[in-house]
Amino acid sequence: MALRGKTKQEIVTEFRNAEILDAARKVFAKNGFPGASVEAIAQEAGVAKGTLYLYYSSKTEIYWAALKDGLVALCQELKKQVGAVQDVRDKIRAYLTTKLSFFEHHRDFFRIYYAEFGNAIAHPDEFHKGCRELYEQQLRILKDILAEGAKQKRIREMKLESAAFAVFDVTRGAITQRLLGSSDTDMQENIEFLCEFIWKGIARQ
Amino acid sequence: MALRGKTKQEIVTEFRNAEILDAARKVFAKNGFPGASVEAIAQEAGVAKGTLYLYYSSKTEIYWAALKDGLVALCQELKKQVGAVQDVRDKIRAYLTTKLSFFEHHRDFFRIYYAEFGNAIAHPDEFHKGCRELYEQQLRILKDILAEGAKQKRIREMKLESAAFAVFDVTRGAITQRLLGSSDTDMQENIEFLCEFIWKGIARQ
Amino acid sequence: MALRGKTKQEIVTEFRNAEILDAARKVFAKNGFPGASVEAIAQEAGVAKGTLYLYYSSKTEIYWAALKDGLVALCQELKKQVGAVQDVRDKIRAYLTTKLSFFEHHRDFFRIYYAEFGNAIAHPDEFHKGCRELYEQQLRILKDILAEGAKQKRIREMKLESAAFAVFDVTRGAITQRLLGSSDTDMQENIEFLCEFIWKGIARQ
Amino acid sequence: MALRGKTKQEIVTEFRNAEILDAARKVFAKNGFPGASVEAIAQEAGVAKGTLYLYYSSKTEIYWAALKDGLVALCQELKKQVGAVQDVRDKIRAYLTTKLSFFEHHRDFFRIYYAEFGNAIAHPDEFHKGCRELYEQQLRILKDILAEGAKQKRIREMKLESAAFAVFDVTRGAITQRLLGSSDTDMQENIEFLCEFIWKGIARQ
DNA sequence: CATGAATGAGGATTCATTCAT
DNA sequence: CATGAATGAATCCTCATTCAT
Repeated sequence: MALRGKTKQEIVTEFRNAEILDAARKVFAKNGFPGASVEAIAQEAGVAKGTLYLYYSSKTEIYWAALKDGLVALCQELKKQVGAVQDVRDKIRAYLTTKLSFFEHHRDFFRIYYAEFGNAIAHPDEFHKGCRELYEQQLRILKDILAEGAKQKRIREMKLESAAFAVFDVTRGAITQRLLGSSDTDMQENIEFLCEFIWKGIARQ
Repeated sequence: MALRGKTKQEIVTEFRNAEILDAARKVFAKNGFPGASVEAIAQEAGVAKGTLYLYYSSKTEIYWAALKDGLVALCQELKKQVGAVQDVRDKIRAYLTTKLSFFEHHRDFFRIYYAEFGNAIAHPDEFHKGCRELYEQQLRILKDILAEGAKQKRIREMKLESAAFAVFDVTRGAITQRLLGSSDTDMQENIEFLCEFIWKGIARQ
Repeated sequence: MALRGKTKQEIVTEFRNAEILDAARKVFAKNGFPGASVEAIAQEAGVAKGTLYLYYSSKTEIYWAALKDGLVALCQELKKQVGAVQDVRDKIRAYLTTKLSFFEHHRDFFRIYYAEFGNAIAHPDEFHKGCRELYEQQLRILKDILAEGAKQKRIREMKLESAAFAVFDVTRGAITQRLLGSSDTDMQENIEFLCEFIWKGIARQ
Repeated sequence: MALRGKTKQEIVTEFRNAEILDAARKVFAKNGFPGASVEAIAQEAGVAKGTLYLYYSSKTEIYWAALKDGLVALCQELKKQVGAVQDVRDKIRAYLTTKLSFFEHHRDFFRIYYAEFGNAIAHPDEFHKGCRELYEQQLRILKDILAEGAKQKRIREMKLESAAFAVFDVTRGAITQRLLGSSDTDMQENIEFLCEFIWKGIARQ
């Protein structure tokens, strides 16, 4: 029933699209944007090279689509999980848990997600519109949490923006270390430490 | 006098070498590794393409040399500045100040430094020996500071490693934001916030 | 009544066929054979790409069909107009007038017609059978006119074939210049000059 | 002595350049612009593909250079031969002789020379500057001859431009037929007929 | 040591053609 | 009959690397 309105064609198309983006993330993650050959993506996706160009008009476009697609999923999950709890500190924990576990399951995606920030430094303008917006959505989620904490007088006076950045950063760093294998710590323990660290860093008193 | 023992040849060679690495950093930073052409590096360095191959055997080798060279300078500066003060909290501040200001003056280098961590996730093995070591040196500096703080009972019980990572991360994140222009905050203010955040995060009580 | 014997199917087919050839001429004329995409022809003809292959088995075949179709129309018109007058000189004028005005109205066709002669030089063998024949029909029309003139002793002794070529050539050249815009002369005037030039060139005394 | 001022390098370069243009003409002639692969040109020229790009920045540029190079040679030869005789009629004969024999020896070049006029009809704007100018130089040579004839009262009143075009056209047509093998006439005889045809067509009385 | 002309492998993209629907 | 999604061969161009001068 749910598919009412979608032709068989559309379903196939949508499915193939997802396959392509998955393949793209895998290949881009392994070799970086320039090292990734369209041929490799096609093979990974199980379609012919030409087919990719029916869905996206260039390698670059595939890249952004793969990135954006992942970011959208991440943001949705973040909003959902953070919204599911009430307490400010719990929200922070939810944020951490969601991100660490999301990337634990989407390592490929993390690679390109991360690399893109590197590129963003060199070419801020190319930092694709949709991406910048999704990046800022993540910061907004954090700022909203912090603003609530400030309203409740549970966190001290500070530049909320700087604090949001700091939380964002330790989270990203923690994921990096996990994926790099530098940290073999159990994830729960890892999250607890980060929560404590962050909370002490921002709490009133 | 300092040159005693170096032939004129060696001096020229050394000088040219530095020029090449500078040029390499500039070009790699602007275009990334694959976007950087050997031709462009040669031009920037003011030598012919073939000449580069007298100093380095491949583009890749130039890249690692440029990266390592910068990392060495950073580590030296970090050790010097952190070693120049006694108090643990001052050491943390020195660490932050040194890094933020080092990269403020070597933006090109930051670009490749940062990007390399992105790649490191995908290819931990390629993470060049010398580089991994220098990366760990930075962490060691932090761990030593924290260990001293723990010994003085000024910071609470915690996994020092995780804490070191966290400090490392907020620092890197702060630099990123500064270079991305997201943070137009005055550097002093920025540093003070980070110090406070970190210290509260780790301090006893 | 004229349609007696043709099924509705056949009529539709024929009509579609004409549409395809028209579209083909337009597209081939604009971009040349290789620059013309089958997709573009299909779009111009208002059918799907696959449909073209129900009518013709390849892009090349469409090309020859479009060319031959135009040539047939030209030859018919030439025969009709040249046959409509009696005097040799009038026949030459009719030939000129018909050709100049035919291509004035079928510029697209002239482009491929012209280009084909260029290719014919390189690949005389490919110069498609039907096309060579139609090309020779045009020369035959001229030779017949000249033979008649010779019989009437109105034109001097000469190799009729060479003369026919010469008339053919100045005609083609004149059309080219008109379409290139090099000659903004009024067509009547243009025709009169050519008639005079040709006639003097071949007339007895 | 004539080479004084040219380094060995320059000589090699010049020679290679000529080889490339020769190869280009051969390949473009055989397959047309789009059918000609850069690979084929390189092979014909006996150099690597990449080398072509050291001399010309694109396939298109090679094409124009090959065309222009040939046109320059033709124009030079025309000026020389036409200038070598005094009588107006002799000049016309010299024009014909030079062109027919030039293209008899440079069939490859004729192919692309001819084809280009075909394209010029469709894309007058692309008709490369240098080419249009050289094309007009040829017409100018003819117009100058005719103007002189008019001054001497040896040719009748007429639009010199139209006459020049006509001469240009019959010449081109004659070459085409020769190369197509349609005319197996001896060249001298061919030239004599054309001379006669043209002269009668334009002469006074 | 220094040069830069030459090389040729490699990759993104296009498009004629097929075929399942 | 008609469609248009899928295919993959074909092609232009780039650029790391070599080597004769």
